[in-house]
Amino acid sequence: MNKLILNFYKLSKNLLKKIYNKKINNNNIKILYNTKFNKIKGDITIILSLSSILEKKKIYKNLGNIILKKYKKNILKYEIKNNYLNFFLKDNYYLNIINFFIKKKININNIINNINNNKKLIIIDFSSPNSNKPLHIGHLRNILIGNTISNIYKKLGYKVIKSQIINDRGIHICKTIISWKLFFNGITPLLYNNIKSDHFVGKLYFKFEKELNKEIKYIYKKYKIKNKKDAIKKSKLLKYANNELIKWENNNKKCIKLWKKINKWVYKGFKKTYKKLNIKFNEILFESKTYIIGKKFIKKGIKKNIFKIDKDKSIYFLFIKKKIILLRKNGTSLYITQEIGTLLYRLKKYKKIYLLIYVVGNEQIFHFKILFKIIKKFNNFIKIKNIYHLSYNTVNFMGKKIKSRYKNNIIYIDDLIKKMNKYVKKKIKNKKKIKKISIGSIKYQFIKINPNKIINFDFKKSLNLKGNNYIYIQYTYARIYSILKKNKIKNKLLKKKNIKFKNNEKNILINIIKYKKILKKSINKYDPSILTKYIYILSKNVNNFYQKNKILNNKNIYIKKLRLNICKIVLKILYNSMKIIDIPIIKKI
RNA sequence: GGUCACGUAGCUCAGUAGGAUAGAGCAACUGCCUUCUAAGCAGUAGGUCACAGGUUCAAAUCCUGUCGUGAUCACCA
Repeated sequence: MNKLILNFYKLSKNLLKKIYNKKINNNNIKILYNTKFNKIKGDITIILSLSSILEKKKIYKNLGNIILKKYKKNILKYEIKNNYLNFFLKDNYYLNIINFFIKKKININNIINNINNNKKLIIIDFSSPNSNKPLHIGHLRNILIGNTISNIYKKLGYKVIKSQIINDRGIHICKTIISWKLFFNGITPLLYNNIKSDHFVGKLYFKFEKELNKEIKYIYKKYKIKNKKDAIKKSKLLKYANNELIKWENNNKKCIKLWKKINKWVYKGFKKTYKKLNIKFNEILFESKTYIIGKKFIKKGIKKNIFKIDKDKSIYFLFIKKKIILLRKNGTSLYITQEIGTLLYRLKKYKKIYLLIYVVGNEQIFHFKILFKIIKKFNNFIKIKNIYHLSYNTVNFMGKKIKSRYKNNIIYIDDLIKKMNKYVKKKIKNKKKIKKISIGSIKYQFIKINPNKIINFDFKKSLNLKGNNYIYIQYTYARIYSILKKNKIKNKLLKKKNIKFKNNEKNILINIIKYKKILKKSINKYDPSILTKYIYILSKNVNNFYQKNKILNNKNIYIKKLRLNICKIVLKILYNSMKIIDIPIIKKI
């Protein structure tokens, strides 16, 4: 359908070539659809970037004539206003848009039709939780961005692996183990008020942090130390945890057994939360397995003199004159060790990866810079061209940053869902749909914001369901669905008749042909909010159209058919988009 | 201090990969259900696009500088 626009480009290019006798970029030509149909702008505008205005007017006239001659069927006239060449389309053009969709059986997959991509493998690494506490709203943003981007790639025909790596090893887990031993020995989630098992583990972890803080305050007093780093060195609790880590890496049986027990509790909880969100992964990796690959690799790096051994026997990588520690002096590994290991594991498993995306918060930009730098150093060995860190900004709570690692002021996803359910229950009559509406609303609210922006999470505001929100999209869907249910139509081409399209119909049709472009833009910019903004605008167009026009009750059978077809196309696009964002689709609301 | 984001209406955010008179939602006010779902539609009011330069036919958008907010700068993951 964008053929017309493409041909406009070609014709403009050819003309400019003739005149200037040199190569012309697409940048010099801009072609726009106008969605506000005012009498000056027309339907399609061509803008040429040429310095001389006098010259431009001549060229516009020339180009206008050429295009008008060639597309008499579609174009009524052209006008030159200021710097713009405006074309006024015949209604026939809009009818063609509908017929184009009917020809493709109003099947969105036929319209997107991207066979070229089907051998390109995209791996999207998202969520990546630590196994020491439940998933919180920071994870939620991560998960929703990752999942939506994955689904768009899928829709565009790529092979997609949704991958999750669970950070199930490291000092944080050992802190949890110690906490259980010291403060909760013998207690299970069941014995602890039958609390959701991952929440129980979260309690263990934060108990450790609380006790550690107490101890450090005590150390300040006792040894008259002011520096936190020095105080930490004297902490007995941390010593315990560190010893536990060494035990763990040495495969100590007792330690591993307890570790497995606690992890099991966490995974059981994760599973339930993912189920509520309807998130499924194609692959789950565990840091406890991949870190060994990383460790081995680091030894290779020492041989190649890319990594170096420090005086205290820790191993580091020099990055902007800074020593980046890869292995501690006691030989235990770090986050980056695991990251390298996981990458190597994936390369071995999949062989040809077209693009690897890490969805990880923006606080880790530095970390990924290092990782990518290391990969570049090993370009003979690590063969991956496209690797990208999709970073997103923080989720603040009531104006404050959530420091999830240190303080117990996190909003867990489970609790958010509970609160939303309660709120929706008050507002909505149909009680069967509460869960769907509340999940849909939560998801939509997180996705609709550009990943680079901070989300200021506030229950009062977030629970508001008016405006650009899930319910609005859902309501639009249900409205059209009910019409089409009452009058089903076949995919039959519409005959040409002298019918004037209304602006609200034109608006929908112009937006409809942008759909593929929107999907592509969303992944090119790694921004799922582009898609939500699109379906919001489309929904607005549709509601306006619905309220101002008679569809089923129209006496003119031809117009009735035409409008029903518009409804059908919109319904399919909304359906597809909602599936991509993965918000529930309710036929009746 | 270095690096990276962000700064648009009272609030929350858009701004179509530089284009015409700056766009929505919330909150406020005014209309519209005898008519296909009013969880909707239409309208009023609200703006020095942080500030200052530069690039050009054209800048909220690109470049430079300043200010403000946040993140980060390693033996936490």
